[in-house]
Amino acid sequence: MNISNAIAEMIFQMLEEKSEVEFQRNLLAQSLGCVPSQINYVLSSRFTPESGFLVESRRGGGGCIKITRLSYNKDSLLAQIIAETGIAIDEATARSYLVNLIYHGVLSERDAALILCAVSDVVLKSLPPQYRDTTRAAIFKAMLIESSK
Amino acid sequence: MNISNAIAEMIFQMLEEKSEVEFQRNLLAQSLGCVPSQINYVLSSRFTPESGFLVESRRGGGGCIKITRLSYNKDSLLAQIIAETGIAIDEATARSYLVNLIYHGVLSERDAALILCAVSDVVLKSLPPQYRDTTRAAIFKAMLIESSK
DNA sequence: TAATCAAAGGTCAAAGATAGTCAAAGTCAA
DNA sequence: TTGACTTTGACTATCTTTGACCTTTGATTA
Repeated sequence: MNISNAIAEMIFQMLEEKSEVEFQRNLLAQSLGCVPSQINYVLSSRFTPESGFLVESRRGGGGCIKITRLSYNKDSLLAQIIAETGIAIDEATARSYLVNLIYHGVLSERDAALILCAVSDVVLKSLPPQYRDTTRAAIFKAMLIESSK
Repeated sequence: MNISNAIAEMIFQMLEEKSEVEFQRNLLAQSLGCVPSQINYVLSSRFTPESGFLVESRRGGGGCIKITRLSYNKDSLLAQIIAETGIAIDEATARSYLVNLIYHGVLSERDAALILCAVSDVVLKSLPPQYRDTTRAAIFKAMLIESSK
């Protein structure tokens, strides 16, 4: 396993207990044996708004990073995601939304897996690039609507 | 015996014990004395959806290839339909396959509804005609495989 | 108070680590 | 001889790791 996954794992674990955690970037980096900026890489690649996290920070003496697991109203979350998807979406973003929907109990893992499967790059790679993200968005939205019926 | 068969053999053996194996492409290639891309050749020629396997991968540091042996039987209805779908399928045909699968208890109505939604003309109509049926086939097969997991 | 300093965290681009693609060349059996 | 299958490697795509340099903040000092 790579270090980034380990970092993410550790943060997820901290978030299991409380929906809000705070830590110092340098200390966490040191305890995990990586450079501090790798923490930022992990945050920006895995703790995005799309997956339901809010990341805040303070610099300077006593600075820290605070991560909050956002809670949503089930009904509005779906509507919000459909609205935000717009006419195009990439796989990574769709995947983040799905994880978020599972976490909030809006989608079962099975439904999410089926949806992910239909919007995955692997499946859409035969399309010319200019059609991929728009087709993905169309499928994604249609399936989300269907799944909420 | 040629190298490709040896590679396939090795992977089959790993899959005897568990229905899911993960390995690094470069390491496997090295241990078998072939170039890495030959692993891809073997995967695409022998571990296809039609023969009941699902292949996933991650690039970058800590990257790997994961192969899942699917639980459906080689001469099951699902396998037949996946094989018959080929590289293109129209909506009407996909729909009738789905009805058939529901009838035989292979798919739940819900799964079928989700699949139909992803392969419907309404969703794919924004694509130039020449891409519709091929994209539909790719999505259709992938979702059928996923639904049988 | 204003200037300075140290202690955080942030940004970004280069290098590293994997895997994927594709086309050319090789092999072999019908 | 031809066509299907195999082997190879150059090039590409994606994700991760690292480090140099930048910005912000609070405390201290002139």
